[in-house]
Amino acid sequence: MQTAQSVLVHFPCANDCSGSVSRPEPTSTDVAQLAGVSQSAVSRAFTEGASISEAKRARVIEAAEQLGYRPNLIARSLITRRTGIIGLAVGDLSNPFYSQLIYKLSEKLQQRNFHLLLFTVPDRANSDDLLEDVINYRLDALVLTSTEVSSHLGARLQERGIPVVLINRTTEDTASSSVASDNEFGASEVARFLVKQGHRRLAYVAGIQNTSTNIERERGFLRALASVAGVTVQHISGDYDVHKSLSVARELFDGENAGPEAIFCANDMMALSLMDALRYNLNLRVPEDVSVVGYDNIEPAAFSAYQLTTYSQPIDEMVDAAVELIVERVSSPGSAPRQIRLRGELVVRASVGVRHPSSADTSAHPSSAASA
Amino acid sequence: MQTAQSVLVHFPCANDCSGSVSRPEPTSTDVAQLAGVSQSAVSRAFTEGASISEAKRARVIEAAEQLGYRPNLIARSLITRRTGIIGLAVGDLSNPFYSQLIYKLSEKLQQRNFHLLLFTVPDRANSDDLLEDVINYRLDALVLTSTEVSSHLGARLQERGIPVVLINRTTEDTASSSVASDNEFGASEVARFLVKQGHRRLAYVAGIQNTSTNIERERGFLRALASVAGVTVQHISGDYDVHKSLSVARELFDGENAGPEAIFCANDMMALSLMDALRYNLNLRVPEDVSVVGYDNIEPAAFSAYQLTTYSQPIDEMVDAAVELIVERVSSPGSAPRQIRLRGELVVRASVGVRHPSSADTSAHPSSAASA
DNA sequence: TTGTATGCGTTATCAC
DNA sequence: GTGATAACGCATACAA
Repeated sequence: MQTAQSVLVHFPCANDCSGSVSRPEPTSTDVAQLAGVSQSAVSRAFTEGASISEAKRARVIEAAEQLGYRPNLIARSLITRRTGIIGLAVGDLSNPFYSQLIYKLSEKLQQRNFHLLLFTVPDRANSDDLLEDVINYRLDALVLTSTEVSSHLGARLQERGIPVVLINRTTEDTASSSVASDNEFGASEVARFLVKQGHRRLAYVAGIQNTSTNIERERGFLRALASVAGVTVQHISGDYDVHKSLSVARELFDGENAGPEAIFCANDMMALSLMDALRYNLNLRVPEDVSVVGYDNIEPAAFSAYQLTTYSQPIDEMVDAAVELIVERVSSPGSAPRQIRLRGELVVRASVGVRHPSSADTSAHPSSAASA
Repeated sequence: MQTAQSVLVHFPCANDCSGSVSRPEPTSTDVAQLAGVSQSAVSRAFTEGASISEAKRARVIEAAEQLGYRPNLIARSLITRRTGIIGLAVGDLSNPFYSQLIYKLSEKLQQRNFHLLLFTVPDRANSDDLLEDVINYRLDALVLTSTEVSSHLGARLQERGIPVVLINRTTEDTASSSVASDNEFGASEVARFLVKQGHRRLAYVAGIQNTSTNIERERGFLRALASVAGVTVQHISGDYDVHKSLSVARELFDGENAGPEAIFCANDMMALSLMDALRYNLNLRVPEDVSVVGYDNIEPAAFSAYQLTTYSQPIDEMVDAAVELIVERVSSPGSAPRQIRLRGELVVRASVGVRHPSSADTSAHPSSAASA
């Protein structure tokens, strides 16, 4: 023990000898020499379930600790052809849904000895750089959460045998695994709930047009409403951009026609900022004057200032499923990709009010005085 | 071109041949063979500033594209002893300050061909696992943003020549580089501002006790107030935990003595949730009944529902500085660690009101009726 | 400039 | 169970 410490402390030139710091990285050969065994024995001592006697393993471990030896995973991966590193492409981290997702994903993967290599993909970025890096590092798999990654990237990686797992995103390409919530069903639940609460003039604030999340939520919402008599739906694009909420709010209540009684936003972030715009810029009350619903159930949705009604994504189950998909495809390269859908649930909070259709149409829409 | 495609498409067994998928990973030797050059020539063709003729390089590049060859960075790092991978230990990602920080850090590092390997460090976790992994992967450096990492970890890595960079965190250990805002100065600015606005009964909601951020902010706040006559400061611990805000609020306004006129929270997340508790549980108005100030200037602080006055962290400058520190220490191992302090600025919003000391003491504190 | 030979640190394949 | 030896894919010192 003491020996180990002194070995570690007494490395040459403790201060700033610029240029060449010759610190000794102990290798398995060094350990073998000290323990008086072969280098292969050292390797086996650090390999789970390898064929080695307990006595010898103990000797090796002790020598290793003395030298501060740790097996070099990089060198190991060169021959095992598995790095234990999984790429993660993320877009907007200002949405807590994604930051929570990657935190939990990383946590669960670490438990299974995998780690995430982060790739930030700016909106509209050329994803070719990402492709290159993923290949160059020989990553075990790539997880895509970004909405802005071209789908041909997935195809290219598939060709090279690198599994691709999509989270909160789907694609027609069946070569990629995916985990997503049942957006269409969730949105239809929102629609039914709003109708049941007596709302008739509805609005949908869309996310980025060509994303699977937006397409599915929009479809679920509109289809569920199509069969209900007397319901109108205003469609407006929000692009998952919280900074567009004010203009969205103004467009919804532009004074020409009566504003909506209830608004469904394609995600919570837009819903929260829309609530702010409605309340503090248009001087409308939520839910008395207008109801608001989101999707995701991010933490801020539960804040007292918002009390946002929303459809939750089962984030823990989604992460668990993703981990299974990853491990499955990495450990058995022949396994086929799978697409998984999980259902969340409607979380009813105070941002949705009740309408009485008989009297609501006139009293519901007060003077929508705009302000700065 | 067409040849390249057909090569890529025609790899054996396109479907699920379980078990052994024998896909051909082209190596530099393969490329060399096709291009009719030596393997080292291929290596040189992909090495910036290597000594090779343009003609030969062109031949190599073309052959490489035909085969879909990409240099294996893992194998390369075995020789260069640099992986281009930097460890990032993160704690609580539900705080947007950190999610924003790591996004920008990743972005900037990618521009310089570095990537971040994510390590989630659960609160109070044993950081030994982290230590092991960082060493095992031979990471170029480790960035610590988590508040919960023991400082002996830094020392251990330092011993092995792995640079450690702390962000939003400091330590006595001068072996680690660090970037942090001038917490003490910032907090003193908050104190001076509150006094100037006429507040006299103040309160400090502390973060986790032994963290450098909390220690410094607390010290700055209290020292600046120590010299001001007639000022009282109530101290209460919040542990950077948003779920404790309700009990914090109740303790501050427990009815025995007059509640504070202004509250400084050690970070924005606590300030926001405290505002909620004050408004919706204690039925107090902010800022009319009580003022609230935070620290960080996270995005939600600007939301209309909160309009939180706060002291900003210069996050872009902090990231830039961190990148410099990292690159500097990685590229020249002899360079000495540096500690950097950056100043933010007070961001005044509506969560702080003005008191008139002459009449404030009685009228300022209405019936603090508690509720559910 | 170019090719040959060697080594990076490890696991895998053999014989024993 | 154990030890030699050959890969893994690449960069580099050296000779040409």
